[in-house]
Amino acid sequence: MDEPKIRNMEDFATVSGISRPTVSKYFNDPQSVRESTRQRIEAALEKFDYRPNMYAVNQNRRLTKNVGIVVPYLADPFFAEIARNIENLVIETGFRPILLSSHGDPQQEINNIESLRSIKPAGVLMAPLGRLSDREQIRAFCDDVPTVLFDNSIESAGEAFFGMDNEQSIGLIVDYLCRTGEPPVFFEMRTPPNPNAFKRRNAYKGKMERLGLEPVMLQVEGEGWDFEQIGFNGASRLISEGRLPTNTVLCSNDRLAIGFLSAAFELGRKVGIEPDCTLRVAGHDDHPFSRFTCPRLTTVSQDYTSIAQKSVETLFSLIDSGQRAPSRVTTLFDGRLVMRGSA
Amino acid sequence: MDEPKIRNMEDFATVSGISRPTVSKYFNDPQSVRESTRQRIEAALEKFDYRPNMYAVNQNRRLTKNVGIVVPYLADPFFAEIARNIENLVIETGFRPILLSSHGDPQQEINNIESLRSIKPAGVLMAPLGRLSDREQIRAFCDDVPTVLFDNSIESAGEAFFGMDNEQSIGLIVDYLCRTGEPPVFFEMRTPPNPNAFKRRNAYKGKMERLGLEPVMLQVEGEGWDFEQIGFNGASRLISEGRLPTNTVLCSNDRLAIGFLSAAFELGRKVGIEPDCTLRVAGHDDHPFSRFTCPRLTTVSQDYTSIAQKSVETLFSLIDSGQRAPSRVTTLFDGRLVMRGSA
DNA sequence: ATTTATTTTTTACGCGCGTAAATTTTTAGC
DNA sequence: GCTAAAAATTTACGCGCGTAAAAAATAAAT
Repeated sequence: MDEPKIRNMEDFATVSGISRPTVSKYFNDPQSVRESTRQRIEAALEKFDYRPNMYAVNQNRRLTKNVGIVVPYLADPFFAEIARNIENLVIETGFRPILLSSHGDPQQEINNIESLRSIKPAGVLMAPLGRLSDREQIRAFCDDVPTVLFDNSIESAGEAFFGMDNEQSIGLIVDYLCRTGEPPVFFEMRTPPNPNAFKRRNAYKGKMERLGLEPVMLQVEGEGWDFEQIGFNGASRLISEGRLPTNTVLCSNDRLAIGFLSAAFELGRKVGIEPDCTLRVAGHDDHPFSRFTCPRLTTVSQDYTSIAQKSVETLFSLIDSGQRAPSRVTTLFDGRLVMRGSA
Repeated sequence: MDEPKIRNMEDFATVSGISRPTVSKYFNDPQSVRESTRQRIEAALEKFDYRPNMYAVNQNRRLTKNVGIVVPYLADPFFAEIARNIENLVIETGFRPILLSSHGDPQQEINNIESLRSIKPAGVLMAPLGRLSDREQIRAFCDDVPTVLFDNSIESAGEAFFGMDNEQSIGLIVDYLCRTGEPPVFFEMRTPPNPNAFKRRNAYKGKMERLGLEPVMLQVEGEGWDFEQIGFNGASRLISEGRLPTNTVLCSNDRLAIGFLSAAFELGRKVGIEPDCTLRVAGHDDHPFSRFTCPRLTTVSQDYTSIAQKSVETLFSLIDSGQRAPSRVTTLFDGRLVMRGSA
């Protein structure tokens, strides 16, 4: 097509008729050059399709235009959704998102932050694994790179934390369940990987006590992130052995509830609020699939749009200011009751 | 801790007592230096925690140690799972995976491959969006970068393609359904985003005709990747309007089936193979959630472990050889019947 | 101990770009 | 048309590393 092969910015500057420093200026901020100059560059850009070598560009920059996003488990649609939201917001701002999943593995999480270090990101948005996280390593990382945590917090790590208010949300659904039927028992993993689970456990306990009711925990065995299976196994045993003390079950999260509902169905227990039902099941999170369970799952929705939005906003205000946050702010969003058929 | 601040390889070479070129050699391949030298470097590495500036390293390399992974929709647990598999395999090989999702958007897909270009990856593993993909752009990209396609193919693009044999898998489940009850109707989107859907449609049609049966398509409206919702809406209408011509439904994929089952449950239609059931529903893919539907979904499993493995193997044999594939090979894996309660 | 093969060191250059300083050109204001 | 301000150009240096070539040091083998 076009005669000269463009190998670098020098070549491109020549064919566009502009000096290299000005072209460099253009690529760093197109608005920083005169209108007429911009047009000439962009005209050349159409003809020759040159793009700066990103490695050379970033070599001398203390910070790049990269933003890291770390989630604990990407195969969980909840995190996939929130990652998608965050990714788009980061792109809108003109930065390049680098999405990393820890796959539920603490070692992977360390690898991910190591990997991010070498990328020299302008900032990082991170949802830590939680219980299994190497807190010290994460704190050290947060000291070096402006980091906003979300979903679950690590004490005194990161510039800010955005999550949901488990006290509020659990209170909300416990209230609802008590108001409309028997008080709920709490169905959860005995050793959950996610610290939010502990907060919810305590929130349930506190709320029940405040209501003058006795909290009952049903703690099932299981490790890892295969929550549906763990919920299914646990519920199968509880139901078939008749060890359910009430007809109302509040699950620590929707994925456990999905397993629970599946087990209940298998065992012929009719779940729901219809007169012929013998069991009520509620979840927590408003997981993308919770509207397609049988029956459809009553739950508390996490406001992940707000979590994503606020996390990104906060990170970029830090990046723009070039400073660190004067103090670590924790922001908790309220859950919203989502009434469907299961409770 | 340690006095001298290590700013670059020069500094590190000094403190480790080795010359910079040798240190450079070590980082490119630790096995390429003498045992005693390696130990001295690694001893220094423990003390001083230096890592090469990846931007400087890659600046002059024609190819980096990066491998791109592009999936059409990461919020779909099926792709999340296959991405997870591929990521791990890539890491094992000592390369750095760069995971990108097109979020169901053709423009994003283009952005992703543009983004990959500037990273100069050694190779790319890509599952194209399919119907909406800009085939020309993808072909152009595949010409420049060694690329292996998976999940769905784009004619004459990429060095190889790995996917599943829809003819075989649909044949398998149609056979099963016909053998055990009424022949199935085919439930699908009228305009699916994924070309595999067309292959399955044709496979169903062909198989039914070969069995001397009349194929019946139930095509529901809907755009995008919100398959469960689309399946739910479509099934709700079909069931409530009594437009289901048989009692057996084969869904084009599991996510549609999940929506279908949810709708059937809502409308009080009992699904399964028990005597009191009035509907059988089967899916396709063995989606991670299909074992927790109510009833549990009978389906055909995609062998995504093999797809991931073979795709990665093929890409790395290309990368290692430094050559392009002599001819484009298409490999299709058989599906396996997964009998559960729904059909 | 000598020869030979292997590895390391020394020296030096280049990659593609950011960026600073001084100079020249263009634009805007009157 | 003149002046001041804004923008572009010229020139030059540095970043952190890869890598080539020649010299020196080390290891292995006789």
